[in-house]
Amino acid sequence: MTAPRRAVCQVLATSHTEHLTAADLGERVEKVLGRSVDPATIYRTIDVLEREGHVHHVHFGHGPGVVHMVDDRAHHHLVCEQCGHTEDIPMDALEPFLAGLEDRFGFKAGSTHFALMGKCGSCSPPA
Amino acid sequence: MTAPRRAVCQVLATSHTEHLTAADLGERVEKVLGRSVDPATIYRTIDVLEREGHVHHVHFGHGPGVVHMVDDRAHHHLVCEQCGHTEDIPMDALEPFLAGLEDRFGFKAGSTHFALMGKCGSCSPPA
DNA sequence: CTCGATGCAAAGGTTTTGCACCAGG
DNA sequence: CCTGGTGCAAAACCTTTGCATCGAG
Repeated sequence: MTAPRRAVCQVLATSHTEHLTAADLGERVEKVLGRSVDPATIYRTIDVLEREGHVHHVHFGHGPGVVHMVDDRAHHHLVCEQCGHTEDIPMDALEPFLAGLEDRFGFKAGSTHFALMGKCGSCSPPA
Repeated sequence: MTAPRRAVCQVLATSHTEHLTAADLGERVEKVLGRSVDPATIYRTIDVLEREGHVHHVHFGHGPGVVHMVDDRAHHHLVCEQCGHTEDIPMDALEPFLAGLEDRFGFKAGSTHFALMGKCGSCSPPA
């Protein structure tokens, strides 16, 4: 309802598929708002949005956490260890696999995105 | 070659399937060695072992990183968000899935373990 | 006016780094 | 002896929290 929050929401809304760190968010919010916003405010806003189910907050690899909007289509991620490119896996590529896991292990995958590290097509050796 | 390193290796060797944080490692090393070892040494040792491909160092969720030995049999992980239980997925449950990813996206999964967050059988609602 | 969001600052936890010292080979 | 591992301490990094203030409704 206040300006900083609106700015955070706006930034998130205009970056559907991107995965932003808190720092990225701060940077963009500053651009949108014309003034800097305290990290604490960023984190608090993320926290609220996450609690209300509007964004996801995950950790890829060792770096800082990343955030992005929850859209209608659930998806997970392929993260290239080499170039850093993140590709979305559409849910239909996952469903048979996840169904198998539930069958065999009784394990229900959460809505939380997961990241599979590896090498993307452009980086994996052609051999 | 020095005592602290040997101790770290020994602890790791006797905890095949476990996933230890650096703090856990430190604790166990202290037990084995009879004296405390500086965290810096733990991290430096992990770093060396990781670089040489003997251990994996991953982050599950938001907490501290965990470490474990690389054994012959690659496997990935199902982490229960509720009880914290970590279950290994044998590779054969993954292969068809990973092969599909490579087919469709040219993506080669790395040896790095991945963790799928969700609910294990005991925690997921029976409904 | 009242409640909650903000900024600032400080703390928390994990991991890294600098540096002098010590020990292994 | 000489290289490199070690401990200690401090810093870096991301994130959280306390507190007083400011702004929205």
